[in-house]
Amino acid sequence: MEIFQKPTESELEVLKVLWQMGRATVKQVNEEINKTKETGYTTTLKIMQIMFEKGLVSKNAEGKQHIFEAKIGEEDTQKSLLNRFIDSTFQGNAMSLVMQALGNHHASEEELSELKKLIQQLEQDK
Amino acid sequence: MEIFQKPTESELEVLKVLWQMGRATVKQVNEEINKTKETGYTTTLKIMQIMFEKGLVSKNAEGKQHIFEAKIGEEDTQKSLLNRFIDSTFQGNAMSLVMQALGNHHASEEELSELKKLIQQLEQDK
DNA sequence: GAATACCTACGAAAAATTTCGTAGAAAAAA
DNA sequence: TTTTTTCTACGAAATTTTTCGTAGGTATTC
Repeated sequence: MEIFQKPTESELEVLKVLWQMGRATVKQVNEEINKTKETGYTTTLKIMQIMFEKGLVSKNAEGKQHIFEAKIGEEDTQKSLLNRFIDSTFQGNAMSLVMQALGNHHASEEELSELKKLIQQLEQDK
Repeated sequence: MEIFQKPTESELEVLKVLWQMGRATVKQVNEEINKTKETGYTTTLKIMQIMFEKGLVSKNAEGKQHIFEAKIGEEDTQKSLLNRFIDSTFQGNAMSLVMQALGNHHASEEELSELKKLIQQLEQDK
C-alpha cells in the first residue's frame, strides 16, 4: 500500500466527513466538524485545499462553490494507518494489538461469532 | 486512563528503548535509535529532557551522567494510544479494527489458538 | 447596477514538534 | 595541573501542522 501521504489528524477529520457524506462542500464539512470542535470556516477550507494539493480529495466546481470528494478509500486508509500504528506502537506485533483491543472493548455475541468465523477461515487458508 | 500526555512519535521511540532496556543513558538510547534512523545526540537528549518535564520519564544523576527510566508502562501506554487510535481512525469501532488487523497480518496457529481461548473467556464472562 | 451575501484564494501568524549548535561543567587522561 | 574527553543545559533554527485575516470574485437581492 503506502500510496498516499499520511493524513494528519485534521485531515482525517475531514476524510471522515467525506466518507460519511460522499460528496460535500467546505461549508458542510465545516458544520459537521463543528459538532465536535469549534473551527473557523477558513481553517477547514485551508485544510481541504492542502488535501487537494496532496491528492487526498478531488474538487469539482459547481456554480460558485466546490464539491469535494475523498480520493482515498476508507478501508485502504484504515489499513495503511493501522499498519503504521502496529509498527510504531506495537513493535509490529499485530496479535498483541488484537488481544488488547479485544480485552479492552466489549464485544457483543454477534461480533464474537463473526470473529470466530473469520478465525476458522484463517485456519483453513493454511 | 488518560493519565499522561500523548507521547509524540519521537518520544515513543525513546520509550520503546527504555521499555526494552529498563534504564539507560541518553547515549545508549541514542545509539539504539540510530540503528533505525540517524539522529544527533543532542536531538535525543532534548527529546528526553522534554519527556522529563512532561513526567514521561524519570532521571537519576549517577556520577556525571543521568540514568533515565520510563515512568509510564508499556501496556498502559499502548492501551491509551490504542483507544485514541480506534476513536480517530475507526470511529470507535474496535471490532472493525480487530477484523482488519487479523485479515492483513499472518497469524500463526499458536496465535490463533490463543486468540480462540481469549474469545471463549469473553463469551463466558457474559 | 449598486449593495449585500456567500465562497474561494492567498499568505502569513501561531503552535507544536524536531533538530542541532554552542557553552559550560564534570570526569579522565596526560 | 593542564589538556582532552564526555555529558548536560540552553536556546534557537527548521519543519510541520493548524489557524485565521484579508482580498477578491461571483451570484443574488433590492
